[in-house]
Amino acid sequence: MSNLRELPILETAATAPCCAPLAREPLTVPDAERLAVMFKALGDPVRLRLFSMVASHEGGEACVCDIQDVGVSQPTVSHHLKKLREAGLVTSERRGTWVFYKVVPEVTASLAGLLGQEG
Amino acid sequence: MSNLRELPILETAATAPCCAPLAREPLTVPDAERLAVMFKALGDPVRLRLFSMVASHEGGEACVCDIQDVGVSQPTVSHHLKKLREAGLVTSERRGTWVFYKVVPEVTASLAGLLGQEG
DNA sequence: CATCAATATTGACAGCCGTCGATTCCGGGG
DNA sequence: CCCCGGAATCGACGGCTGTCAATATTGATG
Repeated sequence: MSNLRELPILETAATAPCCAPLAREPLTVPDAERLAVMFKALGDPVRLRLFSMVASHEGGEACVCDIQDVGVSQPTVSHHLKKLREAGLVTSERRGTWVFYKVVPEVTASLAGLLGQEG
Repeated sequence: MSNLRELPILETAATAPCCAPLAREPLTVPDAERLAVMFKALGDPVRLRLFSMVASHEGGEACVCDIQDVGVSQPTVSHHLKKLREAGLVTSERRGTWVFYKVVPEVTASLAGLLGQEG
């Protein structure tokens, strides 16, 4: 029932930042598949806004009720947050009536390093 | 006919790196829409591999013939490269029979800064 | 000009995806 | 125990998207 925990992507990607910068060597097929899931998760305007709202919120964490006003219905917001969670970009935690989402800094930093200014 | 030049996204995003780091403040709707196009472009495994192959190629530039072997048909490769171009992530240039793609470093660096290690 | 090699475009099609309304699940109070 | 509010799930639907085969375009070369 309560599958608040998700996929192995997080374990793999978070623990091992995954890959060398894109400018250094081509991605392997498996790496490309795992990373594409994350980029795809950020590839929707609403989801990107939700992610930025969580990331910029006090302590890098926000209650759903704080970020719900993005112009789509409540089920859609929930759907998008689930996608972000499945991609390993955020985690969720229930506290009483509310559910709080927070960013996974290692993963986003890893993505940044992938694109980042090379040497 | 020859619309090798594309959308204003590049002009806007490349010239002005766009936004503060995601962890600092929420994206505006227009910013989110423009950025989502780029993330979406990287959100396909084949496209991500193509991008990494271009980025890691000698001089950050590659002939289509050099990166064509990604397991999909030639038209599909062409289609994906067009998407990357439309997203402002790469530019293309014809030299004789061949077409060369190169990354737009300012844009990718801008994306990296967006996700980057915050203060 | 005819032909060939390298890319791009077109048209078609199946599957995915964002969206919603309705419903369900989960905790907290009366 | 019942009800209420916050959030997730379900089912449906239209539009987008990745893919291919076929064809067109473009430039080099004989």
